[in-house]
Amino acid sequence: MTATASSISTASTAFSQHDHNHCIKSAITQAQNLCKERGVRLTRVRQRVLELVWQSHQPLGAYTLLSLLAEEGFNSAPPTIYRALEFLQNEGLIHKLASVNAYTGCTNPGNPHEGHFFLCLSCNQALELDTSTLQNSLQNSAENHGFAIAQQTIEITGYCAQCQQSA
Amino acid sequence: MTATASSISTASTAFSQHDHNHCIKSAITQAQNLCKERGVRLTRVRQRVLELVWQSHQPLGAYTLLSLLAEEGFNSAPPTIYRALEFLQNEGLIHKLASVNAYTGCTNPGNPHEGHFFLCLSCNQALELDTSTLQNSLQNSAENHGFAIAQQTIEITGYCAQCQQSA
DNA sequence: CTATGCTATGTTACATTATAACAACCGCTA
DNA sequence: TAGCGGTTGTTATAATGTAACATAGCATAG
Repeated sequence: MTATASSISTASTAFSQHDHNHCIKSAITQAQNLCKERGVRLTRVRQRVLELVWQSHQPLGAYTLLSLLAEEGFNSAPPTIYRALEFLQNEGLIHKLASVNAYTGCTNPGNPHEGHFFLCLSCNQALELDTSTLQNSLQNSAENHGFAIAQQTIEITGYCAQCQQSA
Repeated sequence: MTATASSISTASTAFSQHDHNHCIKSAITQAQNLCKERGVRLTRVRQRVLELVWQSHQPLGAYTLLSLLAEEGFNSAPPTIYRALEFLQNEGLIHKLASVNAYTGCTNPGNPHEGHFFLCLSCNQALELDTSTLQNSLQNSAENHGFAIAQQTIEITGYCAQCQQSA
């Protein structure tokens, strides 16, 4: 639960010590509420995939998730996982990290937004940012070009503070 | 050759009318010079792939490039294209667009940098930006988190000015 | 000029990631 | 309880990317 005083709000956690069970529970509860509000069904597979994605802040690939599902007796053909992932993405509950072909839980699903991430090459954790500054300068740049933004893929790889110390 | 007065320098062209032959020639000449300076070999396949990538500002997939090569009598097994692409990426001559699994020519290869792109969902063209503002706010954000940036994937999809008018 | 070693390419096989297409099921409600 | 829409099962295949080893080309020291 440690919260930095930084202006960057939602996701100060991934790289620091925190009660991760809280992350999971909160994510599931939010998902259940959002789905109820929207009249869409958070079925057993879908919820389980969401939980699995949230097992850590390390993004997981589709086939990793699929084999985890399989271990639990779920159907293990690819469409199973891709359908669940598609649903969760559509509902804004997870983000896909295109640069690593992996999926991670969205830290602020109630508030539709694009994911901006720091990905640590050492511990493989993903930190979702919510940097309005970045957003603004992107928006400015887009306006200069008359470009209408639809979707953003911002994935910054590097090394988190912890891993830099360890090394 | 139309150049806007925008502060965003290198790539005002992709979405506007321009002499694209100039783009290609200039890209190849720069590539040849850089490779010579660095003592690396811009072989026939490699140069041809670079030319193909530069045929337009529309990023091309590996297998598309491969089949273009094949038409010209080059070897057509996957490693051929992936090796060429890897070489060109290492030399900073092209960028990979992870969100669409495609490759596009780098507009400023002499000056090592990360690619920041606007991708039009309608005409599929890619505009490479050089926005130092964006860079700064990313850098700030990284410093706040003690994060050491290694590589950046910034791909903004949406609609370019031209396509918005057409629609 | 030729032996040697490094880089590049050829070739086969395979791994990983993702989707198409159609059938079966399930839960709701008219 | 029939029918409908959404979800899941199932099979097959597409699209993207690598491993591993053999061969060829090029540069240069002897």
